[in-house]
Amino acid sequence: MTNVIANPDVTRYQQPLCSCPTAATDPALEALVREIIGRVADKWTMIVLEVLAEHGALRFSQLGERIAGVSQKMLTKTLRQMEADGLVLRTVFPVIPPRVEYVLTDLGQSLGAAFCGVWIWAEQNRQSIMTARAAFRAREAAD
Amino acid sequence: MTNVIANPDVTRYQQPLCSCPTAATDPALEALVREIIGRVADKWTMIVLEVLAEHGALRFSQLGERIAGVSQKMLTKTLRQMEADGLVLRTVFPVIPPRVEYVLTDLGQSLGAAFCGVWIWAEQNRQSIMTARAAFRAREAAD
DNA sequence: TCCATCACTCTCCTTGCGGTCAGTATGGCA
DNA sequence: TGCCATACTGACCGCAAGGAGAGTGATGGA
Repeated sequence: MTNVIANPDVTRYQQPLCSCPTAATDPALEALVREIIGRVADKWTMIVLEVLAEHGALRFSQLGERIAGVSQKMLTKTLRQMEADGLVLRTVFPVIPPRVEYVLTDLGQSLGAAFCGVWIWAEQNRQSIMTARAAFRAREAAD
Repeated sequence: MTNVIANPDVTRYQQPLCSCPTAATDPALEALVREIIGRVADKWTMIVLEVLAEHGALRFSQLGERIAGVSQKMLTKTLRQMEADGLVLRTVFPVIPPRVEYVLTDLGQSLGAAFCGVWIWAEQNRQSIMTARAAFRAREAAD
């Protein structure tokens, strides 16, 4: 790690990022939050969350139909991950051909609701971001 | 795309994910939200957001000191990205050796605040997730 | 007998992320 | 005459994410 800037003995986490008082005080929680955000933010988890919130219980293939572009591999992986985190409930009906249903748990629903704030932010600041991007492109084009 | 499940002519986005009324109605907005969440959720952006929210204006090397494990390359890249999106303001002082300062813009600050809800969710549901993970591991260990 | 169904699972294989390290420009200082 | 500091940039390289496509297993229906 020669190029990595050495991390001195800093006293961090003094002021929280936002108004949530305890969020930034505990490094372990911070790691969890980052992990969860990273997980939820991935390409498919959020879409699954959305589709399930919208439709209620869905089978594997129904989810696949409603999520454009997922490969079966990624859909399986995403759902397993969400199941492991307690975000979805997976119900296997022992019939042939197999039938598996997925529903959001309360935890999954509440996560969707929590991301609401970010949706609203994005919606409200959409124009600002577009403008900033255009300005940045203009600046770098002008070297 | 043989393995990808075909996306039929579904009428989607009828019910929003949460209480935000217009969030899920516009595919373009949805893409933007996903992009932004994905961007913020990446390994470094959120930490930069946090550190800058905490310390105010910081120089490149000061940021590097306060963010354990960043390579210069990734710090540069992250900051450029955030600058392009209008989240940070980059000020170059034409002195030698060079001096560059980074501050959060209002947009950057508000994004941090928006993610507050997710932090709170994570904090509140930390135990549920831990429990769910343990239960899942137990289930799959029992095959 | 053969095929379709469903929900995976497995094996490639490519792409891109991110880390390491080396280089660059410029002027003050020893 | 070197050397150092600062904020990068660029080449190289390894690894892991993720897509393509095929295989699987049990059974009901033609």
